[in-house]
Amino acid sequence: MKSYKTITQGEPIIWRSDDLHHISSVVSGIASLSRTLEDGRTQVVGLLLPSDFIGSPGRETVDFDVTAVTDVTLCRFERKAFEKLVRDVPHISQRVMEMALDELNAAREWMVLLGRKTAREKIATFIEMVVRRDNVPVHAGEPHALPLTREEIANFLGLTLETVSRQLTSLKKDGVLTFTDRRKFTVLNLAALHDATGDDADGGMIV
Amino acid sequence: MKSYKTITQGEPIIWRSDDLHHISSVVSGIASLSRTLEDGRTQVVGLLLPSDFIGSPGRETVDFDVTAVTDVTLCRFERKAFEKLVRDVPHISQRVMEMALDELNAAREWMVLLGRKTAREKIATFIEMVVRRDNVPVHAGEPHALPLTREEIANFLGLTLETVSRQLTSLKKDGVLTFTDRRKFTVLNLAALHDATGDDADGGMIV
DNA sequence: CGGCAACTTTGACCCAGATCAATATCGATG
DNA sequence: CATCGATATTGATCTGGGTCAAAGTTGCCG
Repeated sequence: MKSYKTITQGEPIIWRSDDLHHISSVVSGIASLSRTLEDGRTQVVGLLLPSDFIGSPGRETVDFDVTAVTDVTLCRFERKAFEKLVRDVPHISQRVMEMALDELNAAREWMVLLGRKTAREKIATFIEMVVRRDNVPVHAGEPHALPLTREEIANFLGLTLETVSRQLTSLKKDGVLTFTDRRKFTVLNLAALHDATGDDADGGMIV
Repeated sequence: MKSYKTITQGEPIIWRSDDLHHISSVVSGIASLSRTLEDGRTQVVGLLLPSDFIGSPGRETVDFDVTAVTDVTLCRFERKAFEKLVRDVPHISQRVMEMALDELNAAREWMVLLGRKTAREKIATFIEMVVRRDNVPVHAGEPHALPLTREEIANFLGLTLETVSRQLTSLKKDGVLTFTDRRKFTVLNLAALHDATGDDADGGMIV
């Protein structure tokens, strides 16, 4: 009932509305959930990290495109079997419920970002999220990996890649962070980063 | 264990981070879930219609402000009791799971709107959603109620109230809809409305 | 190690939608 | 039914971020 599959970077995992014979969970790597309008405008609506699921019990399709951002390894379950498990083991639906509620909260936080934040606030919020998720023991100075291209970041933040590039340069110029490499950065001033997010002191944490 | 409460239009129901002693469901009226940044920018992240819940099992707070858009009647349950119900009756957590997954999908659709759609597309998508939800039997000509002010619509769509007003006037000028009253409209050309949403033919439905 | 393709940065210009500012309409109230 | 405050419309102007264009980087592969 369980099998593994690896998808290489940049390849589609599932297209919107594809029939789902399997429910998968991400074992390693990062995948994105996105929607593209007819004329090519794309919005990333979520990132799938290890332990996140693709597909949900009771749904025959995914309503978004799923793409491998890095190489991704999936652990796949047959959907029918998974659904039976959900029906039979009460603990499982409670767990899925918890996860869905967490993701719902995160999606709503992101709606605030997309609808009301400026480009600089968007970038700062994104960087803060990357830093928080990448919970390296507070070995300050340890650089963080930025697994997305500028274009992918833009599609996640509702910006263009040029604006992403300019805002990152601006944060660099303001001494908030440095890049070791185009995909590796260190935050130099965490307080300034947080100030730039537009969120208030403690609330507004996006898990 | 069950009690009722009515909140009048415009009044707050719960502030973000308030302790939740109750979980409520909307019996009648419409409430909004929103977040306001320090400088007053507000984003509505969801509307609560009859049968929707305020608060979730396993959470002691709501992460958004809940406000009565119209007069709202709530049916309140004690949270502890509700949580016990979720633990004991497996069917319940499955139901909550389903609802959370539906709302998650709707939230993600809205992220596409907020991040990538133009003002006209946003308005058209919003109107289409109001029409679809308000499933009056296809008595064409029956006007639909628009329960939100221009400002509330703006805060839902990530626009300003002036832009909302201008785009509605523009749709009116293009013969897509008419207003009987500032809060009542009729769609004259459903196909044109859909074309204006930017969504493709069938997919992209927001429930 | 040279050449190409993918990605990124930077610059110049433009425009959709924000902002600022009147004016108009509506509904409630004495 | 005149007044007033809340809500809407409309106009004029401004600007953040988009668009278009041209170099820089980087890394891969023959």
